[in-house]
Amino acid sequence: MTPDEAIAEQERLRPLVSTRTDPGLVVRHVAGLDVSYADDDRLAAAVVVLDAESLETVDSAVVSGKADFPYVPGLFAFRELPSLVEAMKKLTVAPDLLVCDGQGLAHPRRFGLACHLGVVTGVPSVGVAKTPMGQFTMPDDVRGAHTDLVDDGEVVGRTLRTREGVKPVFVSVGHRIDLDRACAEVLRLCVTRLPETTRRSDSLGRAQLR
DNA sequence: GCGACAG
DNA sequence: ATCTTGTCGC
Repeated sequence: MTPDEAIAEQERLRPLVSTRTDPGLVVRHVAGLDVSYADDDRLAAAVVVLDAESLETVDSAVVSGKADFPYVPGLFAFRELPSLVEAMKKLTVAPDLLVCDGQGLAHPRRFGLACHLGVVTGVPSVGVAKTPMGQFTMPDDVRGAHTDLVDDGEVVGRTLRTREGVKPVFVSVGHRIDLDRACAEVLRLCVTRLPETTRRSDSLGRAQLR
């Protein structure tokens, strides 16, 4: 897979993204996905499913793999998606929403990791990134405060203060969910700056690396 | 040509 | 992503 082929793949799948939330969507089980890297090209893809209400872990899976695609901004999904999909296949509990570590529509071609994973699995998804991909004004320092994330003149996501006194996170729609709902779901997963889904999948992944 | 550029 | 304990501040 060359970078050009990867870009063509994104443009081919992009039209399949939906920004609509199914009227009857009930998010009971939320999955967090993340990939950790070793010094060489070894990696560990982890997915943890939480009960959205109690935030208790109800299922998890992790797979070891090799990074066969370099990290290229804009093509991030081609590095992590294969292993993440493998990890998801090992789950026993089917998640109602995927919380990805990275961007969704806040991407140069409007098809970040969250969109890609959502389209490939068909499961609603949202991207939560730690660094922005676009312009924004800082939201108030109050949990829940938010501002638009703009790129090339269009709103591609939202900054979200998940906790007072910390930098905001950057939320963007992945697939089959609207921005308001995406932010609401992310906020209820946050006890500290990052969603519990992200924190737990992150620790599971790096533990697997040892 | 130069700077930016998720993890 | 990764290198990493204690420490400053609310």
